Amino acid sequence: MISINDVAKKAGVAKSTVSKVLNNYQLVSEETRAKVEKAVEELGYVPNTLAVSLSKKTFNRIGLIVDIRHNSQFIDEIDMKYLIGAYEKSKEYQIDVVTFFSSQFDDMSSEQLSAYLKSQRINCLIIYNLSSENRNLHEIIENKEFYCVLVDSPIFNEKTSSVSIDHYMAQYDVARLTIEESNIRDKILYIAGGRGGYITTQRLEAVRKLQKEYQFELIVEYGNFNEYKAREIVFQWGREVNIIICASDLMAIGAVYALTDMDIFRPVCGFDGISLMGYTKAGMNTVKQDFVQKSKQAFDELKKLLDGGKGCHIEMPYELTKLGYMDVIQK
Amino acid sequence: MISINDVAKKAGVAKSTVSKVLNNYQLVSEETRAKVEKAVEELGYVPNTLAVSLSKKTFNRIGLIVDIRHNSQFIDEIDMKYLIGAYEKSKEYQIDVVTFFSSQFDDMSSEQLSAYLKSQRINCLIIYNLSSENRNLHEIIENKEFYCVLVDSPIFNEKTSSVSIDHYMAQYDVARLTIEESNIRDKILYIAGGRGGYITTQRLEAVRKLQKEYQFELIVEYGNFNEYKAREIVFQWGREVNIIICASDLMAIGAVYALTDMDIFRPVCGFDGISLMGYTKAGMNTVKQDFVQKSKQAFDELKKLLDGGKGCHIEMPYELTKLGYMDVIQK
DNA sequence: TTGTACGCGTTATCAA
DNA sequence: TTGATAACGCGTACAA
Repeated sequence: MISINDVAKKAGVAKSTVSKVLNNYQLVSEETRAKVEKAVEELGYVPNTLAVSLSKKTFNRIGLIVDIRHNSQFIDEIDMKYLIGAYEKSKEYQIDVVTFFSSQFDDMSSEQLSAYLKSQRINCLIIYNLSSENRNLHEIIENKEFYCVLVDSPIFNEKTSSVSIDHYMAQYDVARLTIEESNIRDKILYIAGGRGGYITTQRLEAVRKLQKEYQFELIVEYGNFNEYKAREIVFQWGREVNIIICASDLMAIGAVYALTDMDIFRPVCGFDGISLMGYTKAGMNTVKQDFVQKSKQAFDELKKLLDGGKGCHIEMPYELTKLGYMDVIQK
Repeated sequence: MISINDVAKKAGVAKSTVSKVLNNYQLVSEETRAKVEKAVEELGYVPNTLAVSLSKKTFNRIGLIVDIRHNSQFIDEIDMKYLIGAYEKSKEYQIDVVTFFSSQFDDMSSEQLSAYLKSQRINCLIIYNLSSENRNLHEIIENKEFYCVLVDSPIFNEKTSSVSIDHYMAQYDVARLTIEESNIRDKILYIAGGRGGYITTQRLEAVRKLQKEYQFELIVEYGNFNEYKAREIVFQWGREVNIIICASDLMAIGAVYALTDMDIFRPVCGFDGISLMGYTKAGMNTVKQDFVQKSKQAFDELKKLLDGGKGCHIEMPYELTKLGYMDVIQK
């Protein structure tokens, strides 16, 4: 294990000098800098990141908190893209990241969780899809002990930023498009997400606005982002309604497959733009967002907070689309 | 940030005593143990894992190396399951894990990579789907500087174990079943994985054995686990052959969709048992493996190595199945 | 411009 | 049975 001492010895300088060279201090002569760099090169020295975080006054380690408790395997795609975006940025900024699955924290109080994170020298969090059930994480955000960026949860304060698309407008746009494309629109079924979720509330508002504008009868059911539940809801209401609007692609797919089994057709629209859409040759309208980019943006916002910026809300773009098979397979 | 010093102060003992209590040393009186445990409880103290690894002579930190360069989004499901299995075990064993995407290492020599990992205090690796192109990782395995477990690559030595299903038998079984189910079998197309890959070689051998047994004409093309490539291969050969055997579900799905576009039918079989299979109402034969379990097993093997065991090969079970929609959606 | 000495939080050794 | 003290590898005032 090559340490800074080995480099110092080889270069014939003090280890503090090596440290200065490595951290780009100004007051170092070209000569010693060259000596040190040569020694680093020859020994293949890489600083021990653990010791660095331990020693530094201002350490930065980021915890990525991913929620995989959604009720389908296909949420994997989204979470994986979040991780990929964050890891790319972590490499760019040279900041350590640690991944957590939020279910790990289920049986912890906010104090326990806070202590646990601090024990790992984590001072920042990027939280994806924070659910309103996660009381401990909410308390941590409120206590402002960590720099946080929330992806898809509209909370921000001095030390917390949020990154998300405009869920209200996106839901409005895609639902409106689908309604406009249909001739019959007396009675519409909206399959919402999870009761009490931030996103769910915003999206529901949008549908209610449409209801006022178009004067249709609106049935709201909570599918809990679960494809199976959406399927059951459609079995219950499918025949009665003209259009089905879903708060996620997965539920939309559940709806379409249920309709097929019922041997009836109803226009359906989804939300997210996941690849799976391309395989269900349904040609539904959906809202496409770039999850990798959103995660990268979240990382950038975290960097801003670390550099002294104040928490804010960042809005990401979205796009209405229909995903076909050729759109989702990659060369 | 509550440290061992705070606990020591509160309990009225030396910090070394606290450390002894925490690490279950024998020579500690019940009285002081109780005092210390009380203080730990009250302060919500959690040891700083970084300092622990830094201080300990025998540190254990595990690097999970996931390969996401496969050519589809749907490989996400498999990788995510690998991660979930590993994280669960890491919690059980209380061993730190760090996730890497293998593309991070592309431009590193094995020396650089080794130094980098060591700089992070990583001494173990679980490598998923090691590709034969990753020369640097291969060298690291050969050098035996790290404890390694390979998932789905048949390499093992004193410090390296491998965990995988029997790819030869599995490919043989699923292909044979598909051939048996078909009346016409003069000419069969095998869409293999990546040229030079371990798995690819094993699976190809199995198909060649079948060729001898059933005396059919065999066309072998390399689809590189890429759905799009498989699609093109089917456009080229689909009409000429009676049956199409694919080395992955994804390529099988690409094949089936291509056949649909060509407006012809051919029996197709896949490999992996991914959820996506359920959405393509094709009802193909495939080999189903439990990725979460495989990853957990890999972690167990790593633990054995750490406890002084020798590297070995572990075979995991598999199952022939046809995945339908209701099989893959979760309540 | 360079080097000395101390601290970060922990474990391990050895003396008490 | 307990407590000082030296590591672990690094950053950083402060002194030289």
